[in-house]
Amino acid sequence: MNAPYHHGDLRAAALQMGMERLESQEQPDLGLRALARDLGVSATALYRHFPNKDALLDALALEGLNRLGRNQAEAAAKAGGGHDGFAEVGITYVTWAVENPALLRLIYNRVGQVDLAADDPSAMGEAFFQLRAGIAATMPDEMSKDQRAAAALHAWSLVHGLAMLILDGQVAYDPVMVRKVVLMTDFRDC
Amino acid sequence: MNAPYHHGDLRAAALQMGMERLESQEQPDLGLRALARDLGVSATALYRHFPNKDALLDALALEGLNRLGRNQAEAAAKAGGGHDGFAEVGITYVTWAVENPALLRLIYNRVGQVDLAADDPSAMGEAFFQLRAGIAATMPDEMSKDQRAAAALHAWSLVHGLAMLILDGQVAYDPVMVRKVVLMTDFRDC
DNA sequence: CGAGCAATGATAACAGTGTCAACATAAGAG
DNA sequence: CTCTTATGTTGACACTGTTATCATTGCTCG
Repeated sequence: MNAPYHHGDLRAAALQMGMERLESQEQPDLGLRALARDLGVSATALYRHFPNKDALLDALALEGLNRLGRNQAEAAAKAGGGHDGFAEVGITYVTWAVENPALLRLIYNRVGQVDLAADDPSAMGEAFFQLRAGIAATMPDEMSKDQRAAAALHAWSLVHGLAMLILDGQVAYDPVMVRKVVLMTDFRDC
Repeated sequence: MNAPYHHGDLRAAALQMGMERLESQEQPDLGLRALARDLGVSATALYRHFPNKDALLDALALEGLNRLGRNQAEAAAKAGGGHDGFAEVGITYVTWAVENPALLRLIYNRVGQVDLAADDPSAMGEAFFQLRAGIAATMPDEMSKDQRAAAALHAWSLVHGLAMLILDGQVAYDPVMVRKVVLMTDFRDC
């Protein structure tokens, strides 16, 4: 009884276990066999729920992207628009990245491999669209559409780059420094 | 005679071949065995020149970092300081990243793994220091030391983040857009 | 010049991986 | 109750990085 032939819901268990792994790791190195071992299941059993390893990673990346998106949307709602609003949202992004390094890496690694046109755009594409929207929401209203797009890209690049530099060990994580760096962007005169 | 037992200079050949691979690839996936095969040499021969695969990758990353550093120093010298100077240096960074995606990824992947204190700081540490200096050189002179550091980090984050977003397929590479985004940073009022 | 040693190479093997084919078992539908 | 389908296992294949052992070359020194 302690090891029934059928697991019940292996797919969900695999995703959860994989998520726990990613949360307690620095690098997004997930081994299919190792994961199966931890689940007390044979390696090939996972192939009944995912066509291959990449699909499993994609599913995890999607879940991570949803979490990140919710985190950003929440921060954007709490902090209003404007200069300070953007700072809060940006700091939230960096903080989340520091707290979920493997997951953030996995997200960007995976989404680059996916052919967004071929794959269903409602998956990663939509989630990323929401992330972008969350960032764009803090942009000044008086901007033109093009300016808003450029400003949003600027903002995204800034916080993403800072996060990556921290994750890659290039700069030590220091909340005060993060705030200072993020606040240096002023969109008023663009 | 066409395959002497001793290669002559395998270490250099391996690095050159690896470099060519990285230049014609998108992802920095280098296989030790595959590389040896292309060199017409047995896999374990490489272990006479590198203690392990990571050391080989570190050597390649170091070479890439030197190239990037030279590229940045050159751009910094050509373009003077100030606002426009920074824009040129930043655009150079992004352009180089787009032209050497695997190499840039390798650089940041590897440098994060290295214990900078234990390893000789004259290797990667120094090269990265020069890169940072190249960026900092375009910062306004009238800033305080702390402000300059923050501004340099801001600049580095911005261009690195933009480069990564492009490499990860999140935003299409468009030189005009890059210039616009980079120019949005104005350090005058900090 | 020749002997010996160090540098550099090759082979065989081990543990690990992702993946496939074939087989086994459980669950659910008729 | 039977039969189909979903799910899990075993065994195998082709990879990978790495090590231990053996082979060959080149250099140094007597």
